Amino acid sequence: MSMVETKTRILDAAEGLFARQGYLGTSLRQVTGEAGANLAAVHYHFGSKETLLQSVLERRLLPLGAEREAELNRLLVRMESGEVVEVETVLEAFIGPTMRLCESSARGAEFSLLVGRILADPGGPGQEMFAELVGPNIELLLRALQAVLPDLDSELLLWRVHFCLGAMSHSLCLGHLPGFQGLVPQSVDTQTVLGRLIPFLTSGLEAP
Amino acid sequence: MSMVETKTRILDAAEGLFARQGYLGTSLRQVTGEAGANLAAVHYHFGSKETLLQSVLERRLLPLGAEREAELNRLLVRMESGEVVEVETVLEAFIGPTMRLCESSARGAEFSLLVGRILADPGGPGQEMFAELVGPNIELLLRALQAVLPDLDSELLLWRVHFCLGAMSHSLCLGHLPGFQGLVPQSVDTQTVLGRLIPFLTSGLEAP
DNA sequence: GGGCGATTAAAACAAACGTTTTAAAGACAT
DNA sequence: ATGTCTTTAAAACGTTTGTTTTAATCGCCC
Repeated sequence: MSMVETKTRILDAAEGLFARQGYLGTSLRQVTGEAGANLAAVHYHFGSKETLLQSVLERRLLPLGAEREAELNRLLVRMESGEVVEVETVLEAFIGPTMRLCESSARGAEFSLLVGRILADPGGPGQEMFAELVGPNIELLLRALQAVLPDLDSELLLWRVHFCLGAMSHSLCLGHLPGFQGLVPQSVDTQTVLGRLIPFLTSGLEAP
Repeated sequence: MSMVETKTRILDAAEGLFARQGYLGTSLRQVTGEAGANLAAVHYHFGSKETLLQSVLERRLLPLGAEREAELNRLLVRMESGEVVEVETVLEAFIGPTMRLCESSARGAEFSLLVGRILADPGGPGQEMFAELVGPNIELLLRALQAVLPDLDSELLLWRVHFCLGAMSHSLCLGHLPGFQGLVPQSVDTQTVLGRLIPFLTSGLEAP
């Protein structure tokens, strides 16, 4: 029996393969091959391919979401007691946990690619799961930003938050875009991404 | 024989299905079913599924790319003769053709969803095709923006252009994100998108 | 009408897929 | 050692897939 449990090995393999190849582009035989597990083990531990995807997403997004929620709630509390909070502080609270995940391991960075895939796959198996897991975070972000930018129309704010999500999601995929040879920045470590993304988004959100 | 050629019917069907379900999520039998054509007709006219995707992309991106090139080149000429051009004018030259495509038909709008999918699918069959077709446009955009923002570090500009691409791509998918009930803006007509996206991106690009 | 190339139709092929079935092995407690 | 539950293994199942094969139909020209 390996040090790492079969279940975890399957999750790790699935996460990586779903991220690199997409959900439909990944067969369970590929997952089990990489995990050194048996096909029936997937069904024993997870029941179905789709439930495996759910588990892959929850494993990352539940703790990430909790972290974001905690950070954003702290900011809301501070604002309620009269403290002035900057847009970029709110953005960091939302984006920071994702960046730290990317930084913590290559696997974490790969997960962001899976998120990008899911965002671009309406009607696909991951999107409703994702919306359910991340929706509350987005709502909290909207509330926090609205508090910081009280004069900004709420519909426009919603639009701008989506622009932010798009920019963020795409930038986290940049390290994985070999098709864009020569049109991809050299350095794609997460600190660099954050250092460039936040000012861009801050200015965008504060635009007249 | 129908008014519309078999080949075109297949292209139309494939475009819509690839956009709505993804390349891998769409079988050729689905395509032929919607096109009212026979399976062998796909191979007769296109050779393979992957070549069909290539044709779907070229059908839209070649004219779109030519239009963008013409508009961006006109701007470059004007700048070379000393005229002052704004960031937002350059952005409109790049984004405008896409928006007009979306506006021209529901099918055009759906195509943008296919683009979003491709951007999020590194290593997938569409991305290299896309990069080849759109890469030159992006290079031209970079040149035009660099001319307008001469003090902006070129690496940072490249990053910001990618943020723009991400924001644009995601926003064009918004009409297709049923999973985000309640977190999607009500009105998603292209004029609205453009009216909100351009100021956001302009400010982001001009950020300190 | 016949000939020829273009185009479509339908069946077949080989492989791949997620799920199911059956049984064996492993782990733990008595 | 035995019993029981958990976990893994391997084969099988039924369906789907892109591609190929064979033949018929269509369209055009002489």
